[in-house]
Amino acid sequence: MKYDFSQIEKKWQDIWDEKNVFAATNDYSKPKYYALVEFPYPSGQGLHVGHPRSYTALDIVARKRRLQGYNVLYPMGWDAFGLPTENFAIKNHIHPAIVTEQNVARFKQQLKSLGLSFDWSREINTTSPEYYKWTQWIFLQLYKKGLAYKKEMAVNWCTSCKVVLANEEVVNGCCERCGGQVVRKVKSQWMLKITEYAQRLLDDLDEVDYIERVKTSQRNWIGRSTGAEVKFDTTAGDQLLIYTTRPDTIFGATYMVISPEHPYLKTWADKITNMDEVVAYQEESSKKSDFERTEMAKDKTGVKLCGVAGINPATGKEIPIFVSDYVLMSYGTGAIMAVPAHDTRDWEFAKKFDLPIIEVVKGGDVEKEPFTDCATGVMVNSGLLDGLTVEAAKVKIIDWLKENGKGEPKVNFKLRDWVFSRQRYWGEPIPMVYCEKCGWVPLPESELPLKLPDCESFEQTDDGQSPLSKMTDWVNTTCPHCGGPATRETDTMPQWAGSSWYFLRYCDPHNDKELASKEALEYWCPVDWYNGGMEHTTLHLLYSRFWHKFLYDLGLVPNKEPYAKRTSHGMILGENGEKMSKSRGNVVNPDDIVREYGADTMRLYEMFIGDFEKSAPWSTSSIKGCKRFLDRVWALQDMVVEGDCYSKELESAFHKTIKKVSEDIETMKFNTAIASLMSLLNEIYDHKSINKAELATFLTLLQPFAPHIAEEMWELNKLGGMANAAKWPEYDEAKCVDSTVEIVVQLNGRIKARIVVPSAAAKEELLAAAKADPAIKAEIEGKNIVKEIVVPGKLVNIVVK
RNA sequence: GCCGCUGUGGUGGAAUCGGCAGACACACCGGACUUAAAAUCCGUUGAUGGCAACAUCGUGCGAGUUCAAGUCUCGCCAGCGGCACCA
Repeated sequence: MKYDFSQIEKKWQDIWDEKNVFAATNDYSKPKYYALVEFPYPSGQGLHVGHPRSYTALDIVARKRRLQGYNVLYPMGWDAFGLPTENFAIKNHIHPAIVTEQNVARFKQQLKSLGLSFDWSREINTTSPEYYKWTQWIFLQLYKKGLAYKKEMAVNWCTSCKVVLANEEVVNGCCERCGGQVVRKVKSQWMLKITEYAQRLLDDLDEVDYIERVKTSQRNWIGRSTGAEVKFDTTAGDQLLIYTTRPDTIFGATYMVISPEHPYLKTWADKITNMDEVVAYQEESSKKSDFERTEMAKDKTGVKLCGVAGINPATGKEIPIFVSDYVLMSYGTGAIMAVPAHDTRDWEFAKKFDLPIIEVVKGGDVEKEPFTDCATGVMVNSGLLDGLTVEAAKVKIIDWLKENGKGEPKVNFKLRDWVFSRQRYWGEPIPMVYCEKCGWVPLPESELPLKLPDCESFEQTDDGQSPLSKMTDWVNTTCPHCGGPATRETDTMPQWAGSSWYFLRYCDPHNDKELASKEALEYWCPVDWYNGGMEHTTLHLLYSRFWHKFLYDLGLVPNKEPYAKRTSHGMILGENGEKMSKSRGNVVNPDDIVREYGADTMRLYEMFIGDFEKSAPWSTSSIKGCKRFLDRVWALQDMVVEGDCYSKELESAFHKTIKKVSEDIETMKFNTAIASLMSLLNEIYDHKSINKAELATFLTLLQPFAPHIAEEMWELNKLGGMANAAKWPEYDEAKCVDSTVEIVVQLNGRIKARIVVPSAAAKEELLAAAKADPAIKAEIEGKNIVKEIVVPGKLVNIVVK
């Protein structure tokens, strides 16, 4: 009988569907397991071979948990708002909703062809009004708690997409999506105060089980630093507030720098005698994109303010103030004290502008290079700080500044507030109304969802307004507060909005009274295991943690953190080792693989390809090896015999394999789990027969990886019920060991003999057996034994002189 | 520059605690079957020397600790990813 994978796979996919076997039940008395993968953006290209790597991995976990008796939630949905769909719609004059529908249908069919055990009855779509009603609702709660606010600010403007981008969407000064140039532009934007949660987002990382590199990335992104804010008197009669992480070096501050956007430049306008020069510099730097500013990082520019100077509060000396774009308005206070002796950037600037460099921490040669080490130096030229270590000096100077009303300790974060407006059509409308009399007024919750109106064309206006702004019927409305004429917000939400809470909706996806019932959330939360791409670490993952904490504060969700465990898979590269892309011509289409080799082979191969966490190149010849393995599994049916317990010869092999596969799934070592199944198969072939009990165990272990073939063989061999409803096999630690074991005998660390001994042999017996070996006996005769090392089960090492 | 990760045969990759380096595959080569090819099955395969048993070398490079190092310590080199004038 031939292994006809296409017929078998179709058959079982239909049966699973019909019987709804993977639906999570609402029986809240059972132990639950919530496995989650990132829901895809349904692009026009269809499924990428990278998607199934993550989906199959957690499908394996989900299937194993079901066999272990858990009520498993493994859901899937569509993160369908976003630019590519909108751009496609503009180009082809099709409504984005139709494009989305088509793409979703294709994705769904592709996912189903892989036999993934998703609970399709809980499918969600971020673009459906029943869903985005609650995205909008959460926004209103954020607004009501003062966490959503409107702000005029310099934003990242993509010159090609004509759209505002979040910092996270700008890569090397270019638009993450189209690669177009990004410049700074002042616009009025909705912002979310993620910075209010910065400390908690940082602290609570200690409580979750995320892989270390995810934690590190988030910590770096949040970028907490401690230091002090210090007030410097100025000759203009006011005070300039600066932020520093090195208050200990204050005696070495020989000048100050403020950002070109600093408001004091306006305040001081009539006192600055070279204002023309300053204004020219401001204009020059405003024209620079972030990219250019970074490009020119090596070459410092700036203008000295004539007519205004600062006074160093520690030394009482007058020091010049410069304006330079190496100081950013968006971090700290937009002003710094410059200590060229102990800061690389200040040192470069001082060298260029010929400013004094005063050493205040001993340990380097500050004329040659800045000395930035905090651990070894001792304070000098620093009055009351002299002789102290850097750490002690920090404490002392902050106390001194506090006592004299000159400064305060201060914590700063690199994390910025989240720019939440997009001048685009295909996103959730922001449920806010502007009234001349009342200002911004939130839409009453009863009017949600605020639906996206139908539109003829989806292009932005030339000045970068959302296409919605052209729809006057929709824009013009009445103020919910005073009833007077008002206009709707025409910006929409960014793509990250819908994905910031989607995992909650899966718990209760059809609820039209609340985003999910309390009961459902209490049962299913938190997500037990969430797998996804590293590229989402500082975007989606951080945003969703933020929203979750906010909902927790409102008492809507039961846990502080949304995900108990987060892992990340490596990328699948093209056969040539490069990233898969159309332009490189190395894209592999999963449909072709499923057609040619079958879904089971595809799943198995993607798990066998290498270390799950590392990237790995696609290999067409390796996939054939996985197909060969399944062919050999299928052929087991020719050697089935009766038997209801493991045969003596295979018993320990089975126990070892159960142990290995069980453990490896938990630690994401899917490749070695499969390798151990291959080894077991080889042993069965050597043994030339397999009984029914053994076959049942083998198929149950295989089922998470290759579910279709497992179901079919389960049925053909009448093993009872269905493979997906079997019980996960157990192993006995005592039976994992063979009765005898070969150990190595070394002489001075060199292998001289191998002896076979009972695995239970004691140290003394091992040593005696080793010494009795003829080769060893001859070698040690007449020599002085210095040391004897015995490691049971592994080796004996005899050191002689 | 900073942070993180990685470096093992021709290839993808294995190797709980420091204890037989190269599991499991792929590819190659040889053999069986076949008129032939594909498929399948069996076998060899880290390098060097040797008819052989065997010996020597071998986990990016250089030191060190140890009876024993892919694994630990120190110092380098290379590659990948992220952040980047964050005071």
